[in-house]
Amino acid sequence: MTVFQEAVLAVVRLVPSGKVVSYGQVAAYIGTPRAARQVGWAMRSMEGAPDFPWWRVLNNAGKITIKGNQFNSAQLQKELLEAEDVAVSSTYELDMARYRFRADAETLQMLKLDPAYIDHVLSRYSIG
DNA sequence: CCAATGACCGTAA
DNA sequence: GTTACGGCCATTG
Repeated sequence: MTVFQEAVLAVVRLVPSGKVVSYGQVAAYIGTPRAARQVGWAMRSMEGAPDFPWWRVLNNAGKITIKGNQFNSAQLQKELLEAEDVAVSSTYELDMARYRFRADAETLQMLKLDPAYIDHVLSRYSIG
């Protein structure tokens, strides 16, 4: 378990039931806003981690783009989201404006991020 | 050290 | 709405 993986784990665990985040968003909350792909990599390597709601993470367009393996699949992710009252279409898409999780300033400060950077992140994933 | 890979993102036309 | 392209950065061979 690397530092990066633990950071991903910590952020994903902040997402409450019924809410979702994008890979880029998770990367931004970690402090490496351009490392969206690594988030996907990290999750793939943590398929069995406890208390790890991996299904609440999808791409910025609100689409499930998981490749799928013996443990996880797009179909399973869809079912897990629907179990939390998140509407997912047959094409594995959902309304990000409605379901996106937004960390508040306090949460971001808890992650030990630079104040100026937090400002930037908040403006990027703010309401509206 | 260098090259390749990838559950992605943002911009541009 | 679409496709194309460059960039991103951790990990692996």
